[in-house]
Amino acid sequence: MNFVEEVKWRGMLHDVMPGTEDMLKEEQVSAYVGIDPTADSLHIGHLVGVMLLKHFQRAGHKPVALIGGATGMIGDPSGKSQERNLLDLETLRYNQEAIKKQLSKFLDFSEKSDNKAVLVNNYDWMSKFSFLDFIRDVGKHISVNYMIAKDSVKKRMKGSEDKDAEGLSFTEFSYQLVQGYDFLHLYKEHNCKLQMGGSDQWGNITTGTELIRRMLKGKAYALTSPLITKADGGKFGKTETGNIWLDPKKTSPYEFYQFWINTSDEDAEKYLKIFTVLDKAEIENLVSEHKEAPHTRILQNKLAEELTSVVHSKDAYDTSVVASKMLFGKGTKEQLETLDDTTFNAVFSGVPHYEINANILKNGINIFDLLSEEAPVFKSKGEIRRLVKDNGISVNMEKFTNPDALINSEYLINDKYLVIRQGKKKYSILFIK
RNA sequence: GGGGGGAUUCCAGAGCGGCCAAAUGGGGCAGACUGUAAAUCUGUUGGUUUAUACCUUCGGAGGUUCGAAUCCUCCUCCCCCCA
Repeated sequence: MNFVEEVKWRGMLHDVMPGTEDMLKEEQVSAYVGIDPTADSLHIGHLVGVMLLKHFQRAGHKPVALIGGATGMIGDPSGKSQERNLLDLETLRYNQEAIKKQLSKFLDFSEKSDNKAVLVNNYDWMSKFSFLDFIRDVGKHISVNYMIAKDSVKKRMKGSEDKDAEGLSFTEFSYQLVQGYDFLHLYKEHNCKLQMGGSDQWGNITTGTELIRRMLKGKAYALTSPLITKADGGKFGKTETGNIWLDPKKTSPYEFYQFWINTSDEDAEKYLKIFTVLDKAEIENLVSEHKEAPHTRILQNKLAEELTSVVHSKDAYDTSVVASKMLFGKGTKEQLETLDDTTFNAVFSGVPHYEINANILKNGINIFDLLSEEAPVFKSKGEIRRLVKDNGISVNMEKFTNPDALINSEYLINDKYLVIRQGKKKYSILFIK
């Protein structure tokens, strides 16, 4: 498999240094992608880089995932990073392990593979480097003129066309040099000749190739991916509730599945190419099938299936499908009553829970008091009134249309809870205590 | 240093003594149509046990008035022009 070709047709190629393709044909090398260990989980924004490594490994080369323990402390001036917090070592190691576990779902780290994936942390070599040694051995080789010519730096300089530019600290300025040194280190230690990343990383990567050329007379390469966009201009990977994480504790498999199911038609094909390993013919097939019968949403279903299965499990995927059918098909009260615990949790884990006193249901309670005072699902009674009038509230999957009706114990599902739905997608659960 | 303009509900932006909880647009929410999409259309968008009612809101503090987002005084912040 030709790695560059592969990445190109998948729409994951923004820029590549001339000669990269030929170099990869000649020998088995390593390539790396940097990941900030700011949390103990990856989110789907990291997935492009991970998939680059995945295809790299599929092409017979060795992928290296670099945890930016050191660089993460400095803060990349590309984009509008703010001041970073220094991670303590314990957290850093913890995050590193958690991230490795997630990466292993995509990459093969097993010893027996002759191109096994490797995880490294630049903290391990940078922390021992003294300032004096660094500026003497590394800084000497790169001129300030070269460094300030980078877009990421130029944009931050006072007097640039960007009037909000606030200048940048020496710390941030030196970021590219530290990242450049990472590349040099991996070049020496792991025969790493290629660094990959988002298109905003181009400047930082080329500082690395430059450093390698000057210090080692070596030749190293760069390859970047376009930043993922959505057809409607929104930011990819974010929902109202925040990031979509790979960690099931942060984003439930059900929510994860739902995220992909909700992809728009315009984006689905693009995402299928980027985030799955399906080959070209297979994807083209799906696209034409989808065009035949758009309402079946083959692309979205496939996307959700592939991603949920890889990141979570086949079981988690199956459960999510059942849960979705239940919530978005014509779910009924009877179906709710027959939900088993696993499915129940899958469906409602990401949903707000409220506790209410069992007594208040004994004599029945009107919906306004119940949903604003007993369980603050809504912020005012007026809002509830409006929604009821507009047919916007369902109790236990049944439209609640009569504002005078009282809710009593008979409404409880399995004597334990009530399911409140606002509109089509927003659920709340009221448990009795 | 001198002169001028402005601060309005989530945002933009009307209103310039009572008919203002405040036009209009955007956004949000809901409904219809659908494919848990897009587009479109409709309703709704401060609070209060259902309201031709009351309460809280128009940068802050006072004042004038039967009555102020609207007039006056002081303060705070923003913008523009001249030096």
